[in-house]
Amino acid sequence: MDKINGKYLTTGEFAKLCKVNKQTLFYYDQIGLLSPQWKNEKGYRYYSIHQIELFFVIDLLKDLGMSLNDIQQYTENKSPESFLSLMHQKKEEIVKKRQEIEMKERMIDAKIALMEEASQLDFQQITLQSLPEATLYLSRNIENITDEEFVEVISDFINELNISHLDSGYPIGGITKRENVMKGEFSNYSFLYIEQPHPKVGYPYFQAVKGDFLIGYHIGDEKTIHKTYKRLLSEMDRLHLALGDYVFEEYIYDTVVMNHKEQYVTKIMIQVER
Amino acid sequence: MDKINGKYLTTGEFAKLCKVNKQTLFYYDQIGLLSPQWKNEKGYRYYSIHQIELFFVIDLLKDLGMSLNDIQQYTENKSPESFLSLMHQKKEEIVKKRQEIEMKERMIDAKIALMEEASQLDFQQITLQSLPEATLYLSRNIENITDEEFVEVISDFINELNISHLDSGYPIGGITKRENVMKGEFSNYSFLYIEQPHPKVGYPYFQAVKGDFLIGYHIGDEKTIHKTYKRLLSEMDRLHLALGDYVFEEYIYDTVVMNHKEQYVTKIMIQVER
DNA sequence: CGTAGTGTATATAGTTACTATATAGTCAAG
DNA sequence: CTTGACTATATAGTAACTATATACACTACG
Repeated sequence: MDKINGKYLTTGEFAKLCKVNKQTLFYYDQIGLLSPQWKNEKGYRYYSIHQIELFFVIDLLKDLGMSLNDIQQYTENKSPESFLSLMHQKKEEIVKKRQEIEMKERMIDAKIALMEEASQLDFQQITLQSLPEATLYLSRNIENITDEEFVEVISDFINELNISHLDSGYPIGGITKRENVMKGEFSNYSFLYIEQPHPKVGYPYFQAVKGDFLIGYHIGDEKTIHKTYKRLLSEMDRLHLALGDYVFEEYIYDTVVMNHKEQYVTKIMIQVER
Repeated sequence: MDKINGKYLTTGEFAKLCKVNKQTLFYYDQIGLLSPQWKNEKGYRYYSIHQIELFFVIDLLKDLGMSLNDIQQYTENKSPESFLSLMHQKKEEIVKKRQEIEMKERMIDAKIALMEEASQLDFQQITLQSLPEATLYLSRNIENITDEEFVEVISDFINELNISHLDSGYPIGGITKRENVMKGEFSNYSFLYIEQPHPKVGYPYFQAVKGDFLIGYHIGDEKTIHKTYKRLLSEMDRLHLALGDYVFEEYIYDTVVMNHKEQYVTKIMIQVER
């Protein structure tokens, strides 16, 4: 007790204990958030060792995104009841925060997986592959819509992904129907999609991408993608394959990793039947 | 394709899609972090819909605590390789961050449990209770040390808790040995301790607090705690109980929830033998 | 065709929570 | 009695916005 109450800490000592800059404590004193137990006649600050507990709580609340002003509102009028209700509120917030961080972690995992996969690829090669089933989350139908409507759809889609926490970090792709591909309308997508490697229950998904696919890569601006489609379709003919129901198109390298459009890479997956 | 590349977004539209203030995009353009695909002769900004992906990555990196300046370093010289190594680095960081948040969540849980428990207590009552085993993390021995040494010990102890992530949110208490209690040196603690409700393996713990305890509460400044000890010891006599090996002392209400020292509450747990 | 209303732009100042710097007073040790 | 390490205040600077003021542009309606 003597020990606990007998010794007061100077600003420097207390700052070291709190692991903050001395100036920060001056500042907290100035705004009245955390003032030393007493000041001597020369203005020297002396903190009680117990005040570390209050500092820790302030630091916790700050970490949880509370402004110093709001924290002060609390400290000015503290009580066990108000502290409890504050903690209850912060518990809710931290659960949300944890979930957000978990999602971001999964996003990073996805980006890593995608980039490592991409680094193994030969973009010149056209290959015939059998793809396993995948769960896709789809936008509403976007066939034959105007530019303005398209922007609205993609906005809505992105909003949905945000609200429902469905942004898996995988690229947003486009699905084109057989009939539109036949007509040469390669980019008249019917749906936007995003793959869900860990599908959350309770949302309508599209179970897809199972079967044989002719896979090729378009390098450069999307404006010239028809050339790559031509190349793929003639390869399809050469292999005596018939066009399946859907074509899936997604960016491999885009504005995130490349500086120029000529370097962008789009993956084209044409569903085929032998 | 026509749809994707045909329509450009104004600053307002793009800001809405990104869920940020328009000014933020001006600012990003100004610092060269994210500039629109093109500007017209009047200076109007036009963003491509693809740029949202880059914005999302910027936002992710920002969320992970990267400064705009550092993010710019990356965007100025991007490549699939540098993006991959950036993601690897951020993965490590986010794991740490998640663990920190999980710890803070447990701290909040502890504070809630403590406060709810405290609200049920009658601080006037002295009770005899049988306490279950608990795991405590101890400081080094602090018997008969000076004020200066005490400050050093508590600093070291707090540092240890920080480094080893052992701050459970439970209060730091003091253990007094029987012999010192007998001498009336009620606050000549032998150890500081903090309870570990979910003990992490690999640290030396003290398995304690099992058996019968006479529990009472001291209201007010610690300077007058001897009065409460006297009261407890005489109650011990009245019940024909013998003093056990240790006394545990911890704050229930302190500077975190109370404004004045007179309102502080200390819990005193005297180990007894029938 | 004019004007109201909404949009765009730039420039500048303000915000939060520090952090750095300059200047001066205090204290304890040799 | 001076040196070095501390304390204090005051002021300016920082990052990443945010708000405000002012001016120009575009579109839609009467």
